[in-house]
Amino acid sequence: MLDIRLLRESPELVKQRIATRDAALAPLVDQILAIDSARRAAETERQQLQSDRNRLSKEIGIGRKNGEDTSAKETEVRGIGTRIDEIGQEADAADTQQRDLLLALPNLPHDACPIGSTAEENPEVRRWGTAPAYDFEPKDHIALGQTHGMLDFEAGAKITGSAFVVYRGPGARLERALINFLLDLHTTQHGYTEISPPLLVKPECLVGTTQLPKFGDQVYHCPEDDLYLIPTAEVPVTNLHREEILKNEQLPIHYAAYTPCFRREAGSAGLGTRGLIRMHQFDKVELVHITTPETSMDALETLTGHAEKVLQLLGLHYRVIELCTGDIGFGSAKTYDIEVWAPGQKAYLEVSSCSTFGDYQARRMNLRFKDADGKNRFAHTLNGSGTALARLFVALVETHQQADGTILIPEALRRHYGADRIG
RNA sequence: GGAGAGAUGGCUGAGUGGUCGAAAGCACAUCUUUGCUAAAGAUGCGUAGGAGUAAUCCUACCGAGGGUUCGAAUCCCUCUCUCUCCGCCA
Repeated sequence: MLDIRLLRESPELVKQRIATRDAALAPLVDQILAIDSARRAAETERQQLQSDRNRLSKEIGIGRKNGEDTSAKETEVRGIGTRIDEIGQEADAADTQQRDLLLALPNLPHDACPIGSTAEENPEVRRWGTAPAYDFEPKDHIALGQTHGMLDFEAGAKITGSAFVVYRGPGARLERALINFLLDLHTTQHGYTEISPPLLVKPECLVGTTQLPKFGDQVYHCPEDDLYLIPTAEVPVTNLHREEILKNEQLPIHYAAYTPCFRREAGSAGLGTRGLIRMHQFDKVELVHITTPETSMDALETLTGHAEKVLQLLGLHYRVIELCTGDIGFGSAKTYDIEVWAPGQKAYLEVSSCSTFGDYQARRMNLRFKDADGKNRFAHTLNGSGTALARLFVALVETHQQADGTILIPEALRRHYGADRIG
């Protein structure tokens, strides 16, 4: 969330910046400031009353020791106590209200984030490689999956529901090979520490990484235990250090985690899409950085590069786009999306979204570090997919399919897959 | 799931109703002195919030939330977590 002091000191700046996401958000700022001043007035009064009570109570204690009659003072303090309860309720209510509103206010886009209102205005930053040409009509991954017995959508629907898939045989093996390839790449070449977290988390973790309270309908919930299935490893991994004060020398932290991801995709337009493009459950290797404020923008470039390396090694054509202010995620200050070319789809598929959140998530989860001067400051958090698996699978089999129907396994992946082709 | 023990500041650990935000030790920071692979001494050293131009002052926090009381780290209730033992189990 945003720093209330920033709203107090520079309300116009905050309104301007937040309006680059959505003009309708600006009035929220004034609403929060009104509650903030009411809250502080009530808080000040409460503290004054508490101070009075403390003083009188001490006098009563001393008086009783000296055998004085303290009943008049006791009556007075009783009255103060009632007043404290009343004003305290006001103060607490305003505090809760203020917090709720702050949690509903998205992050300010970074100055470096291009201004725009829709995805059409996202500038393309760079391309790597070119879309491959074929002297035959390339099949899509659904057909390839059928040919090689790799993907069983009917079985997924049967045992769970639509938008769930069963990988089998070479498909399951390829998925596993990709997971190992990604983790090995990031841990041995890019210096990440591998994490294998729980897949169920407490609600406060989702508040920390901004899925709650606003986007609760997108995550699977187990009400009996009040636990949520993670929509991304970002949630458990970033929250590893919630409510902590890290030592300066611990930063930067680099974590890589493979997990399945569970998303309800409520109201999602693309859910009807055939194939692996949008599933309720998919695998992903996630990269998380925790940095100092001074280094987070550089870290975003590094992180994006690490995700790009995956596609380069697998020989997949891709482009990097930069999300504009109207299209970045709720907590993001700046985001790059990496889109891989899928010949069977004749489309670019988003396989990675790399964002810096500035201190926005850190404030929500109270994640701080002690700087060189011994001051506690909020850390900066970043994350990016490195990469999402289902769509990587799609791009891989569609790109490397051969005229004879076999699928060539890229050189870099052969060690993990254990063969040089499927079929 | 059952039984028991526990949860206090960065760590260890006192504190069973009043002047306790909390002794002491360790760690850490600065300074002083003696000197040399260190020692001794002095001072400082939690977090959050509020008032004030500021110096500074005030409030809250002893796992969390309620309650009793003029007053709670301390008494009562509920919950969470940790440890030990038993049961069950991949």
